[in-house]
Amino acid sequence: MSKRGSAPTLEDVAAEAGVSRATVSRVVNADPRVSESARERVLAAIDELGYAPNRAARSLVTRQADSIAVVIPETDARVFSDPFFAGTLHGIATALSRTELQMILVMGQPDDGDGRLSKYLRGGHTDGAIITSHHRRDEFWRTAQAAGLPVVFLGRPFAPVPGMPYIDVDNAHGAALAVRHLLEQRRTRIATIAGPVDMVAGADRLAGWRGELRGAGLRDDAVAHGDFTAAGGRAAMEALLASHPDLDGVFVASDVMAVAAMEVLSAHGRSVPDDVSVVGFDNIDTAAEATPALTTIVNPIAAMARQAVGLLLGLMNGDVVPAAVTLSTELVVRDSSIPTSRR
Amino acid sequence: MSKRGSAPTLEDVAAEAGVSRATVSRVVNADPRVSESARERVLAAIDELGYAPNRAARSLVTRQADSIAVVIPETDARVFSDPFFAGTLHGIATALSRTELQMILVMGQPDDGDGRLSKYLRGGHTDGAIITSHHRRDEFWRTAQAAGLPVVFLGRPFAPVPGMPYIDVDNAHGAALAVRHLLEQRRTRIATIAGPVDMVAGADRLAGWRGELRGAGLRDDAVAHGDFTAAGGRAAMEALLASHPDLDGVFVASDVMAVAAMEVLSAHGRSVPDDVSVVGFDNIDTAAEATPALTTIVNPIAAMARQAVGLLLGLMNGDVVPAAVTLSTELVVRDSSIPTSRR
DNA sequence: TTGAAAGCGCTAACAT
DNA sequence: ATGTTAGCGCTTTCAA
Repeated sequence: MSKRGSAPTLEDVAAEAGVSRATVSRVVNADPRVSESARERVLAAIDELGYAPNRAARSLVTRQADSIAVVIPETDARVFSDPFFAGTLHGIATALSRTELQMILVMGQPDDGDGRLSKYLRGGHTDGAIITSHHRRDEFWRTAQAAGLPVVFLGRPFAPVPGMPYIDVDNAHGAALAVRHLLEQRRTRIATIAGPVDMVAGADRLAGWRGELRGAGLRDDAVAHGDFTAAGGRAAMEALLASHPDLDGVFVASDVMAVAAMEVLSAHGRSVPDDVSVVGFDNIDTAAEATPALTTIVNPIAAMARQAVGLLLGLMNGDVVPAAVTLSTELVVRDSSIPTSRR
Repeated sequence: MSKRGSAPTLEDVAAEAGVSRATVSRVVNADPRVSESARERVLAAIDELGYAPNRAARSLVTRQADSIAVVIPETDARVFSDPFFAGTLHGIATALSRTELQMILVMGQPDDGDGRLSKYLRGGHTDGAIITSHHRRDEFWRTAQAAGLPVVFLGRPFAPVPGMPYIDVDNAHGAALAVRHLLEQRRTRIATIAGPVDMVAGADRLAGWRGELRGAGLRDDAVAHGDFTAAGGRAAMEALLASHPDLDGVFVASDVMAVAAMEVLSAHGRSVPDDVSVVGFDNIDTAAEATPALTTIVNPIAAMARQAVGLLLGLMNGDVVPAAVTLSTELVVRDSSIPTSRR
């Protein structure tokens, strides 16, 4: 019988099984140094009492939180509406489900080392962190570093931090693939809706677009920036249409923005793909369902998430892990890029 | 100076400030019974040492986890792709951001009282729980009840549990509004794509549809069930078209399914809204952006989430809280329901 | 293989 | 106003 009201403790189990607390602890933690008979009695007692270890007490002594933080320095509104984050979180959650680790979502604006976020990272609530959607000015990784917290970047940081590996996708190459495809469609005035300049993915995709265009001897001045949201994509497309009305192809740095851009093009009487070929980036679910179906670059989000978890676990385990892992992209051709005359 | 390696503790701060641990604790917890001079010295020491309280130690003694669980008995794939959950989580996160509470997302298949989920609820990791997407067979609330954990249902449970309040939206009334609107468009063969029968929201919306149709003296046999996913909506629409080819109106129990259903209708050469009027439910962002724009019932998800957090906080605080809160719905008329001839 | 005992960092009586 | 002290439930030496 446990003390009335409160949850059963190790002590209760020990009493019920007629052994010491230490033995119960060993059974719970799968320590082999326990006799078969003792183990059986303890297991029976645990079952009988419905015992569940108190994590706080365990954490206090082991100095482990059994959880990792997923840091996303964006507003929760953004996180919960962007399919990119959905994919990332899904991937991480899936990879984590094989472990005993809890995933703790930490959103919100980054700070200068002393806000909520940094406080949290310092509080010892987690055993590691995956930092994603990293912006140039974000520096809370310093907090993590100072606290000795294992960290993995999901998406290459601006300046790699020694000891903090990153997983990235070959953004520049993906963008180049997109442009090459556009060139193959005989497009000669190719614009881009780039991502934010303060994010590596945005900068890399822009660089890839630029490199490929220059290589083909074409102008690379038709650039508008969006913030990876639909509204941002719409605004950027409007700006592009105003500044470069002769465009016949657009590489958009994210599918969310690309779908929005296609709507703007239609609204302006430009047929996609007959007047303008559009290629997105990410290959989110809605890309295939858009009208017209969106040609895009596959961003292996799930694989990245899995890799990130793998690296973090390695880091937490003291293993030697690679400083960087880069995944490749590929082109998926759908209707939005191929003029009907060329089918 | 703190002990080498480890994070500074209360003890370190106390030594640095020249006071006792208790005084530091009082400062940290904003206890007024501290002299101004002591407070200042402690604050300086905290700043100097970069002290952050160890949550595990605190939890151990206060028996509070400073976090609440958001239980969603669906696969993480589903949770992270359905805008309904996005809205819910966003609402909860927003409401929680005013507090010191952490939100812990607990997903995965429900169990019969002894799986991962129940273990977690019993482990004392949280001070309360919001259970959403409740299915008929889910019974882990029993675990919570046995553990004395405050629980709020986001969405009415099949059988209300005394002491566990619920927030719900008037689903039946919303469905009735939808049907009434369809009747006003002179639709006489009105079908429905209902939600899963094992979820209250599904059952209530079906009942609302049925009641209104019968009231109008129309047949209520054109029913297909979907699981609130796009794929489910597509399949249900196909089934409906096969079994009731004469339908001229459809009330779909969720926008995600409604958008999918409209695609199927188009693919079958049925014009929406000229041949068939469609009304959805939820009013997610994409409803307004669909082609045609989807007429739907506003589901006040954010308000529900806010209410749920409010009730849970009240419960955790020992306040007397209402056993149920029901929010009302309203109709938003867009293009999908009104034949062009009637504009 | 098992148990006794110390202690993780903190809060909360209780004493002063 | 401040300090002293006793645990919270667990893991982990150290002895036996």
